[in-house]
Amino acid sequence: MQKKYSRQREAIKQYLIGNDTHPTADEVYYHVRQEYPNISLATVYRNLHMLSDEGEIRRIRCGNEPDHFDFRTEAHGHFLCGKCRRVYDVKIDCAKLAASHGQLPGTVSGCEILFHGICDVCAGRKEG
Amino acid sequence: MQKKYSRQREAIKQYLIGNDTHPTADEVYYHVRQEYPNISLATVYRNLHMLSDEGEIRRIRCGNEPDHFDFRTEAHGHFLCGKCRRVYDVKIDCAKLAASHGQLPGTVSGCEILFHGICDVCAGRKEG
DNA sequence: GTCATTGCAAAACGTTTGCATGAAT
DNA sequence: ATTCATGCAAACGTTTTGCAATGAC
Repeated sequence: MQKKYSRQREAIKQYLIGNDTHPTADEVYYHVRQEYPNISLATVYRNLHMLSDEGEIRRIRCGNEPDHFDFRTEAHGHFLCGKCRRVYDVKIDCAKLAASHGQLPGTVSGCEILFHGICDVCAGRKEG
Repeated sequence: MQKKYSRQREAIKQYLIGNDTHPTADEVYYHVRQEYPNISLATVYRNLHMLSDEGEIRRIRCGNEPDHFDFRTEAHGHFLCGKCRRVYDVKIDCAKLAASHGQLPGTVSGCEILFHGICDVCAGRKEG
């Protein structure tokens, strides 16, 4: 299955690259809609899926709430604020973490680290 | 809202304690059904929710696939096999991990670590 | 002209909820 | 008698899919 250019996919990618807010598919949808009013949510999902399969972006799974997407593909973890639901990057090398734990039940290919808590902005310790 | 005894909840709890397979709600449902054929999936969900809110069990969120449940409540991470979908325990102290990372975007209240990979059983390195 | 990609609507999926019935205290 | 828990069915929110139409090559 050969890949073809699509302006919708390009817009989705550019929107992600221009934002380090880790948007959900819905947020991507509403933003890209400003440029392509007819774009459908299915197209957004299909392209986000495609891009993350290719390794161009990362999908952040946050439990049962909607997935978030991240244009940073290098290994790192995330912090999900329980109040504002914002997602922050946390610099942790997952491969190193796995390596430091000798006894694992198999071969590790990836690792997701999700911290939960209240972010400094919501706690009033920092400007939003 | 005062809590009352329920034989269904007790059966669910006992099933979990007797199994370290980290079953999904569906698996709990099918097993408890052998004893209580009329139990409904909603009751299973309600009780799993209730038990994990009380801290008697732990809910393991595995991305967009069904949640798994763990009777071990102490802090630890998990390994999800991409082939058999089994979940294994991984001894990692999340609080310590958080503490070792000075610069976090907020106050951490919890942490989920999910390794992905292929387990030794599926890779033929160990008996199932 | 071929075949990937789109938009739409409908389905799928895991999970939650409303409500009348039943069980525990 | 009170009120929490249950079973059922229907709803929910997110994500995926089927399909005819459109667009890239």
